[in-house]
Amino acid sequence: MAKDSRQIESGLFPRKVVPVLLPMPAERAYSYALPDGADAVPGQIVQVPLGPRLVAGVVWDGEADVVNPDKLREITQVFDCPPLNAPMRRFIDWVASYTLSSPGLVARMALRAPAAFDPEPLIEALQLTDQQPERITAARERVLAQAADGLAWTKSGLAHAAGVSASVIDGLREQGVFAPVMLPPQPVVPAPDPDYDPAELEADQLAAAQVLRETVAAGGFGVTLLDGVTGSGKTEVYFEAIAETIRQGKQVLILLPEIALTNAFLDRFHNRFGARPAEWHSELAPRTREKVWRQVTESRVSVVAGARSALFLPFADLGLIIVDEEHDPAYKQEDRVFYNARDMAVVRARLSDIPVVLASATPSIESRVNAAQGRYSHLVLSGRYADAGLPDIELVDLRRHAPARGGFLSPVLIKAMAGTLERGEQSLLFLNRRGYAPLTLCRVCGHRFECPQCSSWLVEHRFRSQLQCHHCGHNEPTPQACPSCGALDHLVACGPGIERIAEEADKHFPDARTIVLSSDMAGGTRRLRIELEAIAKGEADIVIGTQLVAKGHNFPLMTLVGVVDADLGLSNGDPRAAERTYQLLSQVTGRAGRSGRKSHGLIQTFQPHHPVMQAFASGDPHAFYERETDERRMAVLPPFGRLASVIISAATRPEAEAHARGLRAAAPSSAGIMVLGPAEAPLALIRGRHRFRLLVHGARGNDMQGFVKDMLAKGPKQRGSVQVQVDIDPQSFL
DNA sequence: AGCACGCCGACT
DNA sequence: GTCGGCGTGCTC
Repeated sequence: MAKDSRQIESGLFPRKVVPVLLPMPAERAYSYALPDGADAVPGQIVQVPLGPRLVAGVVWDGEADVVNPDKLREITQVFDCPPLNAPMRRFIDWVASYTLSSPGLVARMALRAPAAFDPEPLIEALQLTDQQPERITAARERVLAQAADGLAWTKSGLAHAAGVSASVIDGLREQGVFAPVMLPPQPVVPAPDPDYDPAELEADQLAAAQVLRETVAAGGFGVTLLDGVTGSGKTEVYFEAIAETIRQGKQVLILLPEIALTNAFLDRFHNRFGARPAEWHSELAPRTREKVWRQVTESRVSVVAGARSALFLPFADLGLIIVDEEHDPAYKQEDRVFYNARDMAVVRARLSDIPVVLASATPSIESRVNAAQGRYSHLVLSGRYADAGLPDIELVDLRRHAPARGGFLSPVLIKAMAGTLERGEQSLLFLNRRGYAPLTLCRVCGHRFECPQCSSWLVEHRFRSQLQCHHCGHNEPTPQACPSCGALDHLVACGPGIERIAEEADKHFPDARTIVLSSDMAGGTRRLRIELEAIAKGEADIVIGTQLVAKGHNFPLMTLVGVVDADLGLSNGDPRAAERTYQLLSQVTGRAGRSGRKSHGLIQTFQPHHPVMQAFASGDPHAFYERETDERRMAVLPPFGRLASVIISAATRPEAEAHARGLRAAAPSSAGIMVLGPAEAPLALIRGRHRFRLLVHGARGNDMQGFVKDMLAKGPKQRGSVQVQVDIDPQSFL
């Protein structure tokens, strides 16, 4: 290898210098010297001094920057750990450039297991020798019988199995009856068996599974959208793709929205493969986390089920990625590195040249567009599994079937609940709003309770006697008197929350057993799990819940779902409002009908002619999605000559919204102004190659700062925000 | 990201 | 008089 002439000229001992990516937001890798005799290939994980501390970094590709030799410091340790492979390194660079963050911060997500870079210590075990014990006792007899198989046992394992104390084993070991042997550490999970217990698939499942098996067998990159209504058996279908990948000896990553990563899913996997997948999510105990990370890099774990962060695990030999519930907003990360794990999963699959499956009962607009345009293959499962039928959907026009004064449940819904109760079946009332009432005002002076910190309404929580801000978490006790005019007992609650719906249901059905479920429920997730089990066993007649009940949980006895206010969320300015509403209605009504009994969904709405309501009631979302897609294109990409403005907000949403309002006022013709979070960038770019104006807003104090600095040099500056022309082509990797 | 340095408000 | 807030800058 050629010696660095500058270093020779400067009289320094010539050392090999390598670029090292550090877990911080620097634009480039730093240069470090390799100690004599050490070597490190790209991807190698090393320990280096950085300022006053030691950090772990990754040796990166390319030439190291030439730096002042006085500054150059030496790598302190080359970890005995498999290097990140080339596809992983390209993935890190790609994600950094696409998300406008730095490769170091992205690499940091891949290195989130501090103590995993050293090999797992071997475990000391004991094996029987030819040596006989000096004296035989009953306890020793049992130990010898237990260990007679000749296998190595851990001390505690053997003591436990033989029913003796550890000191018995120690004694035998002293006499040389046992010899210590070092064993590799236990795998975090046993190996899954692809042929353990294959499900019996129905015709269209079978066909879809066959296509997926062939896709896996053929290998190479490809995206498949697996699209099937709730209960159509998507999981069983993609399990077959997983089985095929395991047979090939490759690893599988299953991405799930955090909420779906439940024991129910893990058990289902266990039933099919005879072992659980390794889990990866934020709640993992540090020790387990390190074991999983390490064993993933060593290919000792073959299937990982995880939340979005699992996408950055350094798999040694990844063969398939599944993204379940691909439409779920939980895939978006909106701090530090902004990304949508669903999109980045497609990129990772592309760079690793492997298949990826996106599964959902209600696919996102952009995935539908990609499927319709032939970039993704499309597998549709149309029927519900076994004898489970989808509920009959009926729209309840609230203008014609008005609830009683002060109430929110229409007579139609109340009647349906009464019938359900009589048949001994369960009802679910869904309202996506916590607390008792979203707004409280004084009837005397009109004072409205606002949050002192963020000026949104304070939500009354009557059960806790509190007024809470659902944006910033501020809370205060509910006062007796109006703080503005001092009038006593004239505060009035406006609008419904689930607590108020529970009150109303109690009034109508005082003898029914009612359970209220929301994310802020006292008792936390443990209590929640207990309540969910109780519901499944039929220990409740009426369940009243927020978004939380829409996902994942199965209520086998549920035959009626009432959506209290289906319009909620349709008018909040979110470009995904209609799409989200459709998905939510679909998920929540899908809770009913699992038992095979006839079931119903009653959707209360003031806008029965809204396209979402029509599409949902007709059971044919196709036209609706077509229209949504077109509207979205129009909004984001107006005809040539009218430049679209997309504000990719790196600051708070209200700030970005305010800025957008200002822009609209200044230029009414630019109808295309909309505010999207950075993780939504692909949505803005559905059509592929487009040049548009990107307003990076409020970039102060966050990761876009460097980006903005760069762009400032090139683009014009405009009133407090930075306006730049950029090309982002999300399809260029496909 | 962490950590140091540095300059202005309320308190042991 | 100090302790401590977070703004700014630096790390091969």
